[in-house]
Amino acid sequence: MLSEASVRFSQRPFPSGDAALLLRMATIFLMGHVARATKGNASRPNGMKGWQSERIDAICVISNIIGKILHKGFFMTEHVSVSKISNHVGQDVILKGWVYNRTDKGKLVFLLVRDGSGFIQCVAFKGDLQPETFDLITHLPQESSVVITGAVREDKRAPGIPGGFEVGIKDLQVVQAADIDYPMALKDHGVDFALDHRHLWIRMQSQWAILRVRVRVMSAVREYLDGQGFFNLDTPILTPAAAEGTTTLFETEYFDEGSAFLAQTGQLYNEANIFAFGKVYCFGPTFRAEKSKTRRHLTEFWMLEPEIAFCDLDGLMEVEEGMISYIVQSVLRDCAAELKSLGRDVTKLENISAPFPRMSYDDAAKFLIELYEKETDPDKKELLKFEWGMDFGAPHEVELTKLNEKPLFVYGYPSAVKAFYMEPWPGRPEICKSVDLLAPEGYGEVCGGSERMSDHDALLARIKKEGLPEEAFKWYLELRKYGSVPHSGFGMGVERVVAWLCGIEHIREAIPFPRTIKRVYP
RNA sequence: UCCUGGCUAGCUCAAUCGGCGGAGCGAGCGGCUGUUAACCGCUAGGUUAGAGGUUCAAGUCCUCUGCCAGGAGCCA
Repeated sequence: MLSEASVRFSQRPFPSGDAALLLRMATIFLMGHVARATKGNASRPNGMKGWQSERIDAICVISNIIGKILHKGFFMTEHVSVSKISNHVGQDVILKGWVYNRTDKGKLVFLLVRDGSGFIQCVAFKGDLQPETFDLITHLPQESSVVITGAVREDKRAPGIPGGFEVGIKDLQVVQAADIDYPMALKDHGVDFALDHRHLWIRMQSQWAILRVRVRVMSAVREYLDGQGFFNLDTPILTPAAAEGTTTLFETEYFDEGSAFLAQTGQLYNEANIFAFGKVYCFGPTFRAEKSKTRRHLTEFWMLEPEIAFCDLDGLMEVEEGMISYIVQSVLRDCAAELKSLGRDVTKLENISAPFPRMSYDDAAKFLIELYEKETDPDKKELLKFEWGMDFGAPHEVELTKLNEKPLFVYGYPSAVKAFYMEPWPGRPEICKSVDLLAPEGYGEVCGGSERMSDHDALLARIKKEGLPEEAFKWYLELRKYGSVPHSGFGMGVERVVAWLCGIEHIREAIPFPRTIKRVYP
C-alpha cells in the first residue's frame, strides 16, 4: 500500500516555474494539515504503515486536485525518462538527452535520442516549428546534448528501446552542439579503434545494452545470495601473498613492508570469514598478470566468490545452479529489450534452470579421448588432443558443452592441475573435490570451485609440497586448528557470464573499461 | 613467451600476374513528409605503419622495426 501510493505520488506531473512554486507551497501547506489531522493514528499497534500510507494517499488526492486546477493555463510539462515514456502517451513531456542519430527527410526530420534509460525517436515537422528551430534541428551534429519538449504518441514504426513510442517535437533547446568530428559513426569499427574510444563507444546501443545486462547480472547475484542468507564481506585487494602461485600477480611497493600484490582471489579471506559468519561472499575486481590473449581473458575482471561452511561438493553445485538459474531468468525478464537489440537468441537461455547436468572428469576425459581418436581432420585433431590428467583447453570445453543445452558441471579434476587447497577425493588421492561450470554455446568455464581441505596436517603437507612460503599461510592454516569444518566455495567471472547471456564474442565488451595485456587506456 | 594473420582517406574496406590508388560511411552543400546505421546529386578528403632493398615500374615481392588482432599455454 505504501509503495503503491509512493509510486503514484512520484509519477504525479509536477509543474515548473511560477506554477510549480505556487503548487508546491500549497502542497506543503496542506501536508502540514494532513500531518496534524492524522497524527493521532501514529500510535496504532500496526505501526507506521497504516497512517503513513493514508497520509500519502491524502496528499496525492490534494495535489492531484490542485494539479488539475492549475492544468488550465498554467500547467507545465515534466521531465520524463525514455524508459517511462509509455506512461505518458498523449501528454507533453520534456526529454533530456543526446542526439544518437539524425535522419533528414526534407520537411521532416527524425532524431533518435538517447537519455541513458533508453532510445526514442523524436520527429520534427517543418510546419510545426519556428523556421530557426527547424533549421537548427536539421543541422544538429551527432551526440549534441538537447532538451526536447514534445508530445508522446504511440507509433509501431518508431525505433528505439523500448520502441513503439515517439515524441513530436514542439521545441528543442541545444545544451551543447557537439563537434562535427564525432569519431564513432553508427557502423562497425575495428577493435583497436573502438577500444581507443571506449569512453565514447559505451554510448552506442550495443554497448549500452551489454552493460545494462551486466548491471542486472550484478544485482541479481546480490539479490539471490542475500536472500539465501549470505553475508557480503569484501576481502582486501592489497594482499601479502599469492593463493595460486606468484607468477600471475601484479606487484606494488608497500611502504616499508616490501611488496604487496593485487588480489587474484578473495577466497582465503572468505575462508576466514565463514568461521565467523557461516555463508559469505566477496564481489569485486580481481587482478591477474597472466599474459593471456584470448576472447575470455582480462587482466582486471570482476569475480563473485561465495564460500560456505558445512558444505560439501554436492551442496556447492546446488548453490551454483540455483544462482545461475536466478541470474539467467532475471536477465531474461528485465533485459528483454537489451537482449533483443543485441540480436540474442533468447530461446537458448529460456530453459536454463536447475538442476544442471553433472559429469565426472573421468567420463569427460573418456568422451574427449574417443572424440580425439575419431577426428580425421589433422588440424582439428591436434586441437582436440587429450589424455587423462590434462586440464581442458577451450576446444575441449566447447565439445563438452555441445552435449547439453544447459550449463554443465564437470567435477573431480586431477589434483595436479588444480590449486593446492582442494580436498582430495576419498579413496582417490590423484583427484580432488573440484567442480567447474561450463556455459553452453562454447562460452566455457564461468564458475570454478571446490571443497577446501579442512585437515590442518594435510594442508600443511600440500603447502610444503608446492613450495609455497609456509609463514605467509600461517593464519590460513590456523583456521584448520580452531573448529575446522568441511567447507566449499566457488568463483564466478562476471564478464564471462555477461558475454554468454549477451551472446557476444569477446568479454572486453562486458566491462565498461577493459584492461588487457596490451591496454590500460582509456 | 610461442604460432598465425593484419596495418591503404576520420571510420570500414577494395585495388586481378608487380603496370594511372577506388568505393561506402562520416563531413560540407543541395533535394525529398515516415526514416529505421534512409535515399538521390555534387564537393572536399591519401607520405598505402616506419626504414631499407629488388625492379623500367612496388599498396602488391624481399629484409628489419613498430603496432594490432586471433589462438596456444594459463585461467574465471
